[in-house]
Amino acid sequence: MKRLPTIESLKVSCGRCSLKELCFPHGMDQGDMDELDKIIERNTPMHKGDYLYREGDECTAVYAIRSGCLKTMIASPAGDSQIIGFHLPGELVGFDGFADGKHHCSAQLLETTSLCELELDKLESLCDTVPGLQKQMRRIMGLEVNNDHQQLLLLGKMTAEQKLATFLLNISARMKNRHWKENEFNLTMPRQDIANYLGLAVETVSRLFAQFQDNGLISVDKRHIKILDMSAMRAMVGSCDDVDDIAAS
Amino acid sequence: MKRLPTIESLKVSCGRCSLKELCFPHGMDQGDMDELDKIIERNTPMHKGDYLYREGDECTAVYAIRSGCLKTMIASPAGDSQIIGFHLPGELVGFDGFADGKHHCSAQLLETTSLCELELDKLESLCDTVPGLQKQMRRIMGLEVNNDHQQLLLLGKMTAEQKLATFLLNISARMKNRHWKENEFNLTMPRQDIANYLGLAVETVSRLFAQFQDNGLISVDKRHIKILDMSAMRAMVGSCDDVDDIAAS
DNA sequence: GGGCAAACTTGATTCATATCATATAGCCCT
DNA sequence: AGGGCTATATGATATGAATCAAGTTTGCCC
Repeated sequence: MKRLPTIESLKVSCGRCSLKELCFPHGMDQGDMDELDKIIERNTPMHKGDYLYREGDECTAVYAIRSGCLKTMIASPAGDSQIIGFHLPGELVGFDGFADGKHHCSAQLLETTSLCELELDKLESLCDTVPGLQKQMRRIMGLEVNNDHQQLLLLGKMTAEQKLATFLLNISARMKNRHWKENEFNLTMPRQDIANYLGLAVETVSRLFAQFQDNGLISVDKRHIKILDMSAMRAMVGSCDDVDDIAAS
Repeated sequence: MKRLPTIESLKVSCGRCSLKELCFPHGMDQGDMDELDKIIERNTPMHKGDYLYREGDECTAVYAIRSGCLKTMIASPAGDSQIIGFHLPGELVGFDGFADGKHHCSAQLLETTSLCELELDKLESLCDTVPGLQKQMRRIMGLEVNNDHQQLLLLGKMTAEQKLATFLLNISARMKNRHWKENEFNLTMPRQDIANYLGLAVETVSRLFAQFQDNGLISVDKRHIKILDMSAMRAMVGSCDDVDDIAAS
């Protein structure tokens, strides 16, 4: 159901935003936040299926997610596409356009989503005047790089089981960061998207959900997931539990 | 034995370095280059097998490769590791430490390699004074992000054949950028590393090299590769631009 | 509220690639 | 030159996950 944003929600400043710790976690004081606040455009929500940008589009801004969820993906020469990531509130997207000013992936909304838009030219000049911001940007891009590396490991080395377990633990950790329940959440994406993201077939993902449930690891009701045995899940991925950061922490 | 660098090779400035177009391609004038030059430490070459840094090490610098080759990799909880990338002269490595000041992958040399070291604190203060540099950094990190995304596509969606073809075309393109022959080059890494990087078994890689040779796509002599049919190789990957099949050859 | 497409599940079968098992070729040491 | 590596190749077999093929459920639209 498409709820229109309240005037309240559009008015809230960065300094008051509950997501500020996620967007720009450290080293920004109130003054810095106020500066940042001035250049941010709070757009009205967009809808499920809409594209925030497409591969090849000129990159004019980066976007902070205030609510909702989106996926980023790239097209293969063969015609199909690979999902690169799912992005939750408090995360920034759009860095894929920094190399040459064109987006190299497409970003599509998985549900009604509201965004803060940071225009690149304004952001750049602000980086020149606010000392901490520049470092923040590097930090956030560094996080993205690290996340992508973890995903390379997943795709390159893990079994189907481990992939799904890792995926669920990852979502769980990000929920926890957002002060939501870490062992009960709704997946916003269809099975097909999960499969694509993990380099699996839909049928395999479907079977694995059933299997995990049979083994008492989770309970599944459509897209609503409860994690029942967190440590068994971690054990599945590998002994050392370094299911760390992942989210923009 | 350890060959000491010639005084000549250590003296060359960024402005004169043949790799400057690769390290910092656009938007840096001579003055900017001179500034950059001042903070760079040109280290004596390191040797095959040495680690430039390891996962968990404090990140104190980024490194530009002047000659040689290295690989970056991350360890999986299960104990094995995934190679993230191979890095050639003119490329910068070390961004994996930007998120939290610790390296999240290890960098190991594939052959004797010489490096320029850019200490982070110096680089950061230079970013504050040289306007173009900051944008350069974002550009280079954006490139890394895009490369990683391509690799996700490779691991997630491609067949073994397509993976190896993509790999060879990628190396070829990078050779071309460096003004080396694009259809004849030496691979610096063992088959095992190629396999790991592509998410395959060594035996599969070995078989594919044989197969590609049998089909007249390439000729292989140990690690020396000649690409004989570039367009057939491109067609294999599935590029829509195999229009030049007839023209080339 | 009824029709229909999309999302999801489940089972049977196939296939690409891993694994296992040798074999051969270089290459560094002494 | 000979021993003992490591890297590479190649054949035989096994298997995890894809594909193929129905079903079933869900939810949307008129």
